[in-house]
Amino acid sequence: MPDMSVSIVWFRNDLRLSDNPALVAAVESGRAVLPVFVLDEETDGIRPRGAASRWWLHHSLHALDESLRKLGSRLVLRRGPAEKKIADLVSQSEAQAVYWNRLYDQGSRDRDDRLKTALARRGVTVETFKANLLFEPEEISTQGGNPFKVFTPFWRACRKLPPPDKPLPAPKRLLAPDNRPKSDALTAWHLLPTAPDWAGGLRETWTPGEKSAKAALANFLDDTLEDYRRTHDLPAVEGTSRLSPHLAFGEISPRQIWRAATTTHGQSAATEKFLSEIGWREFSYHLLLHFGDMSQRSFRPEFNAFPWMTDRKALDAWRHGRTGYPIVDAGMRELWRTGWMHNRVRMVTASFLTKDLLIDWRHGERWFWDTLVDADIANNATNWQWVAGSGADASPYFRVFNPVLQGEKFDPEGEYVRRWVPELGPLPDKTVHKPWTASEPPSADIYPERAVEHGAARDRALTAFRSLRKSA
DNA sequence: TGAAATGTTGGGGCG
DNA sequence: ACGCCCCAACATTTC
Repeated sequence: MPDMSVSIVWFRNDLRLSDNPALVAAVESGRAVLPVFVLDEETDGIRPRGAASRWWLHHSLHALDESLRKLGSRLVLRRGPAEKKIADLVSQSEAQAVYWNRLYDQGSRDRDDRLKTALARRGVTVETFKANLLFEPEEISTQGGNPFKVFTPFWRACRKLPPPDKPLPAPKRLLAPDNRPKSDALTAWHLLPTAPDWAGGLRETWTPGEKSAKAALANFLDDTLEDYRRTHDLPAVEGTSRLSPHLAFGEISPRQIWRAATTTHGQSAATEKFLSEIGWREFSYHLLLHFGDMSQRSFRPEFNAFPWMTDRKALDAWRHGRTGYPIVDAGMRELWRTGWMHNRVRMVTASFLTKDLLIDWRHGERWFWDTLVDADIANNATNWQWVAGSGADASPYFRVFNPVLQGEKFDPEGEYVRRWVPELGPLPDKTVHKPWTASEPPSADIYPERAVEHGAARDRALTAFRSLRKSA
């Protein structure tokens, strides 16, 4: 029997020490604190992380462990079904309590409920906390008591609630248990790619971890937010916060972002615009919780009958940035290289896949899930369905992005497309978004011909989407 | 967080 | 001076 009683803090998508309610509760329990992370790739209904996310996870866990070490603690790593692994750790450490911050996907909720019940039966205290959302889905409903299906009224209702609480400070010190249960070695999880090591672009672009997340937020508020409304849509400019991977892993909380933005920039139009992007994230989780797995099933059932095309070659060209449309190819190559793509370009590439190529949005969703460092179960599905037109409050079916016009409008000098598609370099600005019209177009072995002609592809898409409306 | 087609307006060239 | 046409610019409708 250990001398000291123990509280377990189970870290999941909240890899931070500040504004972490579960961690604070463990500290305030007065017991020794055992921080745990479980790599759960086995529980049914829980989607395993993609390759880029695994890369990020490795580094984020490493950073979290380093921070814990400074507080006199260490992170315990276990791999396997979390229900079993947490229960084992409770036994091994004779813990009296387990604390965690809530997740919202159905698989995680089911698992957490089962675990909570099992632990309660053993007399172990379990407490769970709101940490990853500003407003939890059950806090928000329409007048009629139903979940919102449209963003604007949803966000208006959120804004009528009292503003989010002040973020919690990080603990100054953690009391370590007498006997720390043994931990897996992080490297033994093989989260990093080796053969081949394709993570070079990720390393050049990102520094995972809570400290880096805070620096990114501070930079954004100091240098970028002021001009957010002018530059957030320009992919050549660093006009967005680039906080998405930090937020996806919970290295920073939406509450910290909210608080920092409003205290430094007040209620300005720029703040409002930026916070509404956080609002879209909240809305995505609201939909996920109320309507189930949006990454597999179209929100609008009539889309089950949609005549998607099967075209391996076109899908492959899209994935690897060889569609012949510069803005699409630049985006897909930025994604492949850095694990991230500018939001404006995400919309353009997604529209191209679903409307120009008529390929099922699920293929796009899956590719983004695997390649994005910010892959988020709710955001990814909601936004894909928004573009495809199958979602709640979705873009109407006839809204088809023209990749040439989008390029000319948001990348007028072609800086972005030349950065990611260097073979377009010599083309003048006038034709860089439509190289096939240039006086000297690049030869097909330098830059591919267009996979489809947009005008015809648009007509084909409108016909296909109209057929859906008739049959519905 | 769209684009294209269609409609309207008004200035300027021209007989 | 005037009417006519053309067409760019802008507005509205449609997909």
